[in-house]
Amino acid sequence: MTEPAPRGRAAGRPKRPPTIHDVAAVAGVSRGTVSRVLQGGHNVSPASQQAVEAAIAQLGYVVNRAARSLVTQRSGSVAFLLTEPQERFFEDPNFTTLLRGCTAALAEHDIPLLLMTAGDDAERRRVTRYLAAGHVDGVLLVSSHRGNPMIEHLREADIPMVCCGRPLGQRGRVPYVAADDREGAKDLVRHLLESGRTRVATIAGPQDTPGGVERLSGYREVLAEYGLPVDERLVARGDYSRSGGEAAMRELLDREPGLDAVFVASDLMADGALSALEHAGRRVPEDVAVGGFDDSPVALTTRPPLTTIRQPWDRISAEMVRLLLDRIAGEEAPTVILPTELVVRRSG
Amino acid sequence: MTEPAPRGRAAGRPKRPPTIHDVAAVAGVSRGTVSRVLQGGHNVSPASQQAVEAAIAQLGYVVNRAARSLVTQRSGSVAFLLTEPQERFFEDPNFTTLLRGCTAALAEHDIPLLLMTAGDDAERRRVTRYLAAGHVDGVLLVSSHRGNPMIEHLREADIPMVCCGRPLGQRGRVPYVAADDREGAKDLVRHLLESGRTRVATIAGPQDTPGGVERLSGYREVLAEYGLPVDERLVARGDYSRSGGEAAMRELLDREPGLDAVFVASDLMADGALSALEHAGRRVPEDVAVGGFDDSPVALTTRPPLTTIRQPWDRISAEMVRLLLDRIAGEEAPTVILPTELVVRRSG
DNA sequence: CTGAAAGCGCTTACAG
DNA sequence: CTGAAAGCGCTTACAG
Repeated sequence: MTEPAPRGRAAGRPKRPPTIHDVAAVAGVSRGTVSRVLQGGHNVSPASQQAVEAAIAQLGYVVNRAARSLVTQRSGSVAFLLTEPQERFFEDPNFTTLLRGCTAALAEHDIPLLLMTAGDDAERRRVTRYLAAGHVDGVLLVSSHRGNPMIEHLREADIPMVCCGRPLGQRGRVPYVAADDREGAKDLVRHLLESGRTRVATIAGPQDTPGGVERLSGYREVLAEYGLPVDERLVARGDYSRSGGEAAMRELLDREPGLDAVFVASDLMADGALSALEHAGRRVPEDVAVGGFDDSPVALTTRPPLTTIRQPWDRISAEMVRLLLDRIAGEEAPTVILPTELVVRRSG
Repeated sequence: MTEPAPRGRAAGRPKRPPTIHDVAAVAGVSRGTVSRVLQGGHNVSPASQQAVEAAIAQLGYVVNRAARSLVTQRSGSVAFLLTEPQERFFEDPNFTTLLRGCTAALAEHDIPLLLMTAGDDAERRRVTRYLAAGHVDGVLLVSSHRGNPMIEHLREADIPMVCCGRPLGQRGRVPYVAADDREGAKDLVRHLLESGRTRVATIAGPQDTPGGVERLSGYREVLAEYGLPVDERLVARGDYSRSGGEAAMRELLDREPGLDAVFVASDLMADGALSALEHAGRRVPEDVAVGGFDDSPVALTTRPPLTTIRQPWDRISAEMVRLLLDRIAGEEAPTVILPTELVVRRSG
């Protein structure tokens, strides 16, 4: 810096930031050369490269993205699209983690994240129109319910996308990143059986979500693995909410008072199940062992703390971003299934 | 629609969306006239207006924002800037509500929200550079700690901003929207006193946050109002976390075993306080009445459920967006303090 | 009320 | 390796 740059627009009229033209003048080259340096410095002599870099630093030049977008036909931004109804997002801390992870991973590439929601038909139309107009280069889609219509809309508009969790009820293939729900469930149920439990029940999640489906199927696989019959009276369903878990637990105790363990498909539901067990006078883990899923913050504050399955949210967000950028670059993106981790605490 | 538009880029080469040029051709007017219609239809004959609107509908035209930005020198987008460390955001469901509310309020104006985080110095530099380059028209700033450096950076760059919560330790005036923390605290403490409690303690929040400061000062005001001396042994401090609340409650019981009520500056801390009270063998509310603040989801799941103060998060986000858009339009924005609401449950 | 034209700040063949 | 020039899709005085 040769002189301190004047700050702000205190003088009254807005001060325009320096352009590629100013940089070219200071560096003593053409604007084309400046642009080439910006693009990575191919076909630029070391001397020009240095001069341009010095001028950029001196002027505090930052590229004008609107101008760049206009010619490249790329927006340089990505949307994080939420298609869940408000309450679900609200209750689930995982989404927050995911959102932050994606923001951070994109920031490393200097790509801003646009947060968009599409909870009802009107929103879906508006968002589809916006996205189809090319205002973003790709979409990170959070949806966990069967037959999400946004997926089809995005596909029709030919917008690169990556989903979080396996999309259910879609015709074509959609790249996605997910935790290994089935193996996670298997690990937990195995843990319950290995610790001596013999009547292991389960509270499954909604069967129009991949977690609901996969975790239940993991439960069944392990029982088969151990040569145990699957008793449908030991299978209840909840809606991932605390109260849903409580109701399901009551139902299970009603149907099968002799159960000595329960695998619950989410920590929140497990928290509800603990309430039901307490009201029924069962001690945890002495009388009934309880296992959850998610390793969400609530797992630490229940009494006793929950044995559960940790989902690798940090890696999920990083992989989603990686896949999406690959898709945007025109590559085929694979499906990525990330391993989970059993976390043993006092509940089972 | 006269004929079905071909969907997607299945043909191999990307299909460019229609431009203002196409609309002008179909409508039989000049591009200038199309643009005028887009700007609100001033100085346009009804006939031209209709022709253009029909052409827009027929072609499915959507404005190219990059091109518009380039000439207007406006980005048409707004940043939601988070300066809290990860854990805090993670623990606080209010932020999620706020984020959704802002997204929705901006969507009504067709303004996308960019989510940005600035947790450390490196991030702050990057974000400041990005924002100073004019990539957004304004900033919604979430910060609740004294002396947040981003505020000064944004002011230097002369970027319109509105804060959530009163910024502490800033030199100049910054427009902000906040809940009426002090009045909320007063309502709750009054409720405790009116129900017959005589030794009312408090667990305050961090004193480098506006909520920490205001809620404590509300507590003190009410005691004075009732002619009660403020006994500093009845004042403890926590860090808004559950464990912090638990520790503070233990401390209070230690110092003043005869207390019969406690106003806790957040529901999360109140949850911790309930644990400490239970361990100490005190019944709630029989022996000790407990009041929280926030009316967060946890307030419903504690035992007993928490009497607390509801913050108007929906209105906070709507007001923040309104103020910011006013600021962007060049108007002076006021400070807005929104009323809270006492929610009486079983804890006190 | 309307059209022709300049210009916003970049990127990218093209010619050298 | 480099510069001159076209062009991305819009908005906005300007002249009529």
